[in-house]
Amino acid sequence: MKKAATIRDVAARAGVSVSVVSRVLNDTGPVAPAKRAQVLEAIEELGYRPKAAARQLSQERPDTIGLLLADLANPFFARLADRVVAEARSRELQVVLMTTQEDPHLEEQALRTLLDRSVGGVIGTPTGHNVEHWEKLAKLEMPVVFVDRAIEGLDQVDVVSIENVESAATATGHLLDRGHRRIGLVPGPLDTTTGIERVRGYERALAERGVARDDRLVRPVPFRGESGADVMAQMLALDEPPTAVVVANTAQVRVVLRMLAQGRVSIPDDLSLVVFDDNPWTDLIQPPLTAVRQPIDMLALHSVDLVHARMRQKLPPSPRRVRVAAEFLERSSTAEPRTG
Amino acid sequence: MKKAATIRDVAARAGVSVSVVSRVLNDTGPVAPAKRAQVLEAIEELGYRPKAAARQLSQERPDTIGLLLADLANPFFARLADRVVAEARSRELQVVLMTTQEDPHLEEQALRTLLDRSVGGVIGTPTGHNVEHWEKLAKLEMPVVFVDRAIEGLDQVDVVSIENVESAATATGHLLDRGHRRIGLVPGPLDTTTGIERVRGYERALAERGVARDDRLVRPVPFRGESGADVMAQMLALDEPPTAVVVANTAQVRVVLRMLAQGRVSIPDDLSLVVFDDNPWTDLIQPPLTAVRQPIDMLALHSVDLVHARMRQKLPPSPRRVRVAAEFLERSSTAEPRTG
DNA sequence: TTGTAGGCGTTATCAC
DNA sequence: GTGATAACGCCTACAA
Repeated sequence: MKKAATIRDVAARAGVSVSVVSRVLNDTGPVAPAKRAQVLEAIEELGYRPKAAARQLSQERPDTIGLLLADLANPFFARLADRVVAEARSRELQVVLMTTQEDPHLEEQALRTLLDRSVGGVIGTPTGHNVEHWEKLAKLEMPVVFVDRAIEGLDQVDVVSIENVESAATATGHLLDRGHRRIGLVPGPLDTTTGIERVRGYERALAERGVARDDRLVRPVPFRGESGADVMAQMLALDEPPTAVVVANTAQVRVVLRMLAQGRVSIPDDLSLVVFDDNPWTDLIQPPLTAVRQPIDMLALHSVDLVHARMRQKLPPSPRRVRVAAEFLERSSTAEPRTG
Repeated sequence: MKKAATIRDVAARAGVSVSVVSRVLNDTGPVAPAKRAQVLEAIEELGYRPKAAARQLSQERPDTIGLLLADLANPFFARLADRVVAEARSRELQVVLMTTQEDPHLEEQALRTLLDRSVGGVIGTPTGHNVEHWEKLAKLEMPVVFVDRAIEGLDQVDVVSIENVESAATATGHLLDRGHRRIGLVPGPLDTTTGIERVRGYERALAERGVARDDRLVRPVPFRGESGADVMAQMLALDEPPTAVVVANTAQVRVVLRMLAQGRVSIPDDLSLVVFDDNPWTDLIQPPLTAVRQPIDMLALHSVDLVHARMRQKLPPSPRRVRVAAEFLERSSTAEPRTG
């Protein structure tokens, strides 16, 4: 009951050669029905399972993808992982999971590991650093798909994300249409396309309505830490504080909410709020939050589709950019600004 | 720029034999300082990375663990995954992630895959079914660690969990001490030790205070679906409805809250509430919830420690049961029962 | 201290 | 249809 059976054991048991066994296993050539039956039986009796490592060694690409996410404590990435795993399974792909914790150093470590070709492709949310390492991966002909965010200027990889510009414009426009003129924006860091594009959408909405942009109201903050609270406090302390804020950094939503609660800022009376990403609890709190919902299953579906296709070289080499629409959910955290 | 360098390329480049390269790589034998330097240089220049599959094939155990969780959409498991990945990295272990979605069939599929020995050990939250498959894994000498929950009667595997009996007793006792006498309990399914033990703790607390148990107030529900809402409704519709409820099924907390909100049940005025697991949003809602906080990092730490030690056969064969204490957090969802 | 050679478990290529 | 046999890339006796 110690060492597992090998293909040779099966062959011996079934009275055939290893090639026959291999053929019934992979359906890769003709086998006499009778022998096939014997082989199948032997496999069953021995509880034989082909060893993944051996298969990889002789074959082409591993049937495994690397999933390099920022941080599973963020429900957005957690749900993304959940869907990626599900999509991968339906394609008989394994998923090895790694996290960067938004730390470039950890990301580098992970990328280095990925270089050992234990995976046939990678889906990741880059920190925005380590550009050379990502490039090296791509150069090695390792399929790479960025999901949710990308690195500006790194063009040889596929990207799957929501329509960030559109979504931010919609969110901002919603507030403008309700009469807000001073609108704060708290995006993620600008190392990453997500932050950049959401700022762009915000600016577009302002421009379309002829509202001037005030630099003090656009405050990018890192994903990690609590600085979302600080910048909120700073904005609210301005001579002319914003009457509405778009929190376009999913990792900072909780921090911001907590700060507002502590500061006894009433929503939407004192401040209207739109947040990016619709968490499972977004409708449990008071008031339920107006949110941009990212279609996580679509993001997962396209990401896995892309790596999978590339792993089987089913795609022309030119990089793909898939953008899916996000949904704007109006709930109760936005209202007209208080007059006076 | 196509095919990656092999150990032989490095050897050639450095003017040494493969064994020397292997030795500097794994620090498994003596190497002349001069040659070592040449090898290192060659590795650098060629961007050489040993291929994981080949290494596994010749060596014994893969440096990879399987993590088979219920469902990453549940923040508890998501955070658990996050910590497991972190602990694994610090031990240079890879993590392949799979989910059961609480579906025995998916679990079986995953277990079957695990049988291909692509992993050296498994950490999992079993659905409660597929006992034979889990046993088969263990028989194959694959280290298996159940985390959070276990299967009663399956004794050859390690288990890491919180003190479920204690925690449930504390939660129930807290309510009893505040004067509640009719206390509802909504545990998970009884296929799993988590459900069983929490019921036991609940009963113990009642017994200690000489309060009779009412079967109608103990309503196990599956992790999936929305039945938590139904049983809540049923309990509240009793002639003598409970004045307090312990939701000991992390997956049903949200469902229950939503139902109570819709039913305009005021907490804690109409009903006191204690929930299992302290989610990141537990203190954002109104009122902040009294909760049993599971020390997720400890669960992760011990789980990874155990598989890792077993993979290196550092442990006597007898199964380990690690239980860590959970923390009871009193917040504002519990009060004395309304008199009259 | 170093190099040679055999083995790990599959798949794939060919003769038969 | 079938069965040897050579890869695949690395590790590790064992010999030098």
